[in-house]
Amino acid sequence: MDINNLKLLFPDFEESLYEEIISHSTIKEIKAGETLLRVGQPIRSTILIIDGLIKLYREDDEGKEFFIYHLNAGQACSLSMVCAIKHETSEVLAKALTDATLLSIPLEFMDRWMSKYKSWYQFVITTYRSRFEELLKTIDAIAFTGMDERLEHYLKKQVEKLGNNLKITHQEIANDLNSSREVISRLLKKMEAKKWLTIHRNSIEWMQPQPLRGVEKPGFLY
Amino acid sequence: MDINNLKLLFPDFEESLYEEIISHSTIKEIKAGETLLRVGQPIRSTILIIDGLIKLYREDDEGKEFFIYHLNAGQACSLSMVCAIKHETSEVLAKALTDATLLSIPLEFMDRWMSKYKSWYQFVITTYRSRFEELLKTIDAIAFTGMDERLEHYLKKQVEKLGNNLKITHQEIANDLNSSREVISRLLKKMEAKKWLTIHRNSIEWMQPQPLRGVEKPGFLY
DNA sequence: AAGGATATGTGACTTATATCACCGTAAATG
DNA sequence: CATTTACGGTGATATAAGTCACATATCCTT
Repeated sequence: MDINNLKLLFPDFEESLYEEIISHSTIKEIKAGETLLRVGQPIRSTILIIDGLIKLYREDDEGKEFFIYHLNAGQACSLSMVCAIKHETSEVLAKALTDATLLSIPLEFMDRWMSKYKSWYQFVITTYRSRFEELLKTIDAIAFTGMDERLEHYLKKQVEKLGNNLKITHQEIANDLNSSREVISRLLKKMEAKKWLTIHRNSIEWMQPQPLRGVEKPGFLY
Repeated sequence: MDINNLKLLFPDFEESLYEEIISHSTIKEIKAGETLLRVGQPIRSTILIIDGLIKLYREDDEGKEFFIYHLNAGQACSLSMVCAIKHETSEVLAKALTDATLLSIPLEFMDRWMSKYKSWYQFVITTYRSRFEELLKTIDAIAFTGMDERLEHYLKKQVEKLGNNLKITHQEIANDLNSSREVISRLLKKMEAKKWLTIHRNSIEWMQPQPLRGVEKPGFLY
């Protein structure tokens, strides 16, 4: 792991913290589609994302997956950063959407770095808060709005992270939103009629030129 | 504010932290029903709950309120504990369900105590994590289950905090769940038929003797 | 180019939830 | 005590979403 790359992704750390990260972390390469964390799996280390895009899901008893948010380069898994009781288990399911590079840091450094590096503690706090707010927005979407708005919200989040050309099937969207393919297909048709997007096989092209509102900008610290 | 009372409610702090809390905080008395924090209101201080029960809501554009969780004595508002950028505004609406006593601590102490007191930092982290998990459970309920299960989940949470005799109207429940009174009334009838509860005017008596599952025990640290 | 697999389109139907209209009853108020 | 107000019950209907069955379209493989 190159320290300059690290600095680009996490610009606000102290010099010595970069060095500690380099010397105590191990690099993990993950292939697109792989699962990197299962619900119930014990968390042994904190994960920083160096490259790629991770999708986080909540899972129900029957294994249905509900998309909650993305993690991209420069971000960290908030749940993995704070395990008060060691060997706590994961509440979420994490899958790599693209090939990804991760830094894995053993949990024992968390407590130490928290008190030693102000920048680390701020990073943890900011990460937590930022994820917390994403969860609140997700709750808004499902509590207050119908499938149409939820789909819109969902697509905007994908476009924000992946660009205007989404390589995704209707079935996958339906799974992420815990809906059914037919419903999604019909809603997409309506959006196509409104010229918001174009439907292709295996992909959707977002065309709405307006600035995207209500969706977090991809940031480094957050 | 009495230091022994504080120790009972927050048993894990360092001795000198109790003293700091006592000397830097102000006591607020809130009447049942009052709103103590509005969405968009700037957060100036961190709040510790000494007595009473607070309900937190998410609000939509039209002012509809969706219940997310309770805070009871010995807990703290996680969002108010971490405002990276000063003068951040509230994401939630908080109302006192009962008369309540709060400790209000100016935000500037947060950063200081975080590095100075290990117990404070652990408290903050644990609080955050605990609320985070409650949000995840809330998401489960609305994403994966129907109104019937959500109502059950809701009632169990209330019983957990308030005891078996809930002083609440069907309309209030409907508001909290973003549903409608008729729907709630009908579902309650069904639960009454199953002997889970008894419906009275202005109150519901929970009768299910089984241990409550899937609901957090009222804890001090959490 | 043919055949199979996968993705999408569409109508008919079911179900859960929301909404409307209206009523009876209990509690609160003057 | 009489009137008003809030709460809860109930049927009819509306609507959004999920389900089923099957058609069509596109891509991939050989």
